[in-house]
Amino acid sequence: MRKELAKQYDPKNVEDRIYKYWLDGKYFHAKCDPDMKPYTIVIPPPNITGQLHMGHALDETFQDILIRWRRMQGYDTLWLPGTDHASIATEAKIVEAMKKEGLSKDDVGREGFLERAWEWKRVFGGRIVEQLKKLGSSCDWDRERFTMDEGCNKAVREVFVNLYNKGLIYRGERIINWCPHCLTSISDAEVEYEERDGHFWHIRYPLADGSGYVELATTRPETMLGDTGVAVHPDDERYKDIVGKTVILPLVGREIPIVADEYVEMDFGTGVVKMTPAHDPNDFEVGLRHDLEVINVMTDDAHMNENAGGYCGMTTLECRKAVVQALEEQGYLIKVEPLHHNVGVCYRCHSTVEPRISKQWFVKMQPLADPAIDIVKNGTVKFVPERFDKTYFHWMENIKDWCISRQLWWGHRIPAYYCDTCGEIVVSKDTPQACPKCGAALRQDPDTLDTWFSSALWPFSTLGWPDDTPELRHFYPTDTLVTGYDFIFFWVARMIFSACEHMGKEPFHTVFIHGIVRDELGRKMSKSLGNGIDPLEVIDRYGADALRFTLATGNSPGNDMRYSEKKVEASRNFANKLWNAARFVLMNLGEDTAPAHVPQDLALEDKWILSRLNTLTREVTENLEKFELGIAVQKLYDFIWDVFCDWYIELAKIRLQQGGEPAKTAGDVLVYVLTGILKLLHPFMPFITEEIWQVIPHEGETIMMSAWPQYDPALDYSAEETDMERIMAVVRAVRNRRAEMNVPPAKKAKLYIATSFTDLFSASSTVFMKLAAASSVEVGTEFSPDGAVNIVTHDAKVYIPMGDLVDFEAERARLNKELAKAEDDLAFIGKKLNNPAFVEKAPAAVVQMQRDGAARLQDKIAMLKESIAKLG
RNA sequence: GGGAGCAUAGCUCAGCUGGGAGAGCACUUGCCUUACAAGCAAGGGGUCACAGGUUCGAGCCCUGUUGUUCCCACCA
Repeated sequence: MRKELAKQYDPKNVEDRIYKYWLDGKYFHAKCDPDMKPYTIVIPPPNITGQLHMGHALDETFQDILIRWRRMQGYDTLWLPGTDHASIATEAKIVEAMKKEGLSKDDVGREGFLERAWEWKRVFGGRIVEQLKKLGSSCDWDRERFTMDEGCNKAVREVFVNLYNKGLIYRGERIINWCPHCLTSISDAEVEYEERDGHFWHIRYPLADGSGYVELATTRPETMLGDTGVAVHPDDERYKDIVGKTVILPLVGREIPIVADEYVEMDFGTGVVKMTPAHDPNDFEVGLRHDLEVINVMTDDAHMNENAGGYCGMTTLECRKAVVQALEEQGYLIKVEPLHHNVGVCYRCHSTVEPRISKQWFVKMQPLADPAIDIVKNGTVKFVPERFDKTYFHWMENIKDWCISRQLWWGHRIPAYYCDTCGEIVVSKDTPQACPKCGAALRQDPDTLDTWFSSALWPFSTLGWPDDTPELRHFYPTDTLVTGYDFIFFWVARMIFSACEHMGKEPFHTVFIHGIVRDELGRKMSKSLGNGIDPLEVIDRYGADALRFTLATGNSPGNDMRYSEKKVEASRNFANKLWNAARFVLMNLGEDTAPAHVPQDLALEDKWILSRLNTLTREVTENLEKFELGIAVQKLYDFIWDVFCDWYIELAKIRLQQGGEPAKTAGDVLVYVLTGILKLLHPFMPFITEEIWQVIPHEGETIMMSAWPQYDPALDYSAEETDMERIMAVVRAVRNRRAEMNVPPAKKAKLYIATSFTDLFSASSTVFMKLAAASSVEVGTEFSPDGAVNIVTHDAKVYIPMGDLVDFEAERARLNKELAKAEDDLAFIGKKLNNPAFVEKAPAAVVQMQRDGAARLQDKIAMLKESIAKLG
């Protein structure tokens, strides 16, 4: 007895069991065999704080599709998994958790804090990994990595020291973005801009010589406490005379110069700008040019410092109110305008960032950017879809130095050591024992590195670099990087320049970019909106295969997609359809049926389906090669549902009911085609395909290690495909007529088929009896039955005697309508064929296709005319 | 201010190098035809945003317009 399959597919009974089977079989494990061709993907490491969301599900699904496909093609595939320590996000969570215990970072100290952080990683780092497994991800879990594990740490120190020694990492005082909530600097890429309502305060600054005042406006009045100058445009006639004079800074009383700088826009506001070099990047630049003083008036946590005089200790907001009030009282405030403007906010906590001067570590970008631009320009690294290379170039070409130091504890500590005695700075991979100059004790820089500093090394640090490992030699460069367009700057760009610099080679050949998954209304899924869909819940209700299929369907590279439960339902239904097709095949097999093979004595429909499957195999493979996953999945859906289930299985029933050799042949073809379908579909729906494959005749332990189907020229039966289409056209036409006339399916009727393809149609009479409700079929070259419904296809005239049901007037009208349509169509084609330019310039195949079409239409028109004539 | 995407059936979206427009869902009609009602058969529904252009031929290529979404820049 073969295993009985349930009437409905239940993923819950299947997925965990199958996944365990794969793990036990070690099928995900890359062999690292130098004789095999490698195919490598490194996972975009999810944050250890994270929970699986739809974005991950989409990303992992694409990667798993590619990996499973290449594995079946015989590549030594490595999908390297891992997680990211996510310094800011994780540190924030731990701080939050400690707060509930009434503890602060200072209370527990650096060591204590890091202990908690590692404990957090131990508990929650594994959570997302387990969630990835629910999707069916075939990662090589034996090679799982973490951005702060020993190897990554070694790579980070190596890179830092290399770049420092080359002068590409430096420490300096620059304007950086300070997040007053996270209490750390953040990079330019980590600043987002939000539209906020604000005010534009117009203030007057009196000239020191008492000859008047200048009017200027600001959105951040509290920063005036740090003003060290006022700027106008050098060409501005209005202010020519006052350049070089000084003004008295209101409230503070400081005398500050008026300078001329081209940075100022004459047409905006009053054309006068206050200069606060310590708190604005542009003012800082202007300050450098004009040697303006830099006065920092804020503390790290968005309070005013001692330089703010009487405002010291206030928050920036409190200070703003107080400053405005004082300006008003003292007559300096001219007016207040409402202003809608962009405000920079922290990408993690959305606090308003305070630009301020600070001593930080930076990566000098220009020398690194140039080779990174070249490697994409010359095609070594390709973006799919191509348009994203523009985004990439624009960013790379306008890049500023990268602030990499963070005032956080959770992360890679900067390998720089200071001697407080002699001022020496030592940057070293290994911890130095004492100052090499004076022998005094050294103090390590307390800061850690930007999370993205370690992620940037991911494609090679995970393969063992800086050591020369077999993995690095075999799997590097990796092949495909799959990620969303929102990570191009944070991650992709940085991996590319890092790889160019440290490996002298591209990190991957292709960057496959996808969009984001939105909710049903097209909104971004977010915690604050509460519109996120939990993929695990979807898997629980519909199965991982259904979710994966949904995410792969109707999705074109780089485009966003909307999630809707209707789509998942459709995918679930599709899985069930396949399941039932498999049940049918299974019910009709003998005990001794051999694994997939093409039998002898093929029937017309066998050759047709084999030929169609052959084409499908070629097309799906081509689509995958071009990353057209959505197109591939659509073709599989159409083939399985329409071609295989709705037509072939129905056709096969005829011979299966006959029994004997014909039944055996049909059974063999069913197994062959089903096996082919399962293999082609396996990368998309791994669980159900494995489950079915295991119960039908097969060779090997698992479908995931079976050979990917290949196009076989011997199975190209294009003539039979055409013949089968002739038969199918008649079946469709008969069904159509019967439905229009409301003839119940149970009421069978005789079919008279007049055709020049008498042999073909005679041989297919059982098909018409099975699929076109024919009680019997008579095939000839001509018939003249009375009281019959007339049907005309391109290849045949069909008469169905329906006696009283036939309305001759209606028949005539319908046939005339069809005739008119056919004549219109012929005229359309005729116009083309009569156009010498078309015949001359269009490709021969296209012209021939039109000629064939015209010939068939002429046949049809002739037959229609005959039928009409017979009606009298 | 610069750049990009999108605009195709009622809805959500495909449409690969140009050769007479497709799917899913929804809708209408008829069917429990023993693989599947999560199903079967049949059907209705589109000026491919608009205006030009290239071409024998344009949903697809070019130019412009409108609407919409996003990214970058940040004029205080």
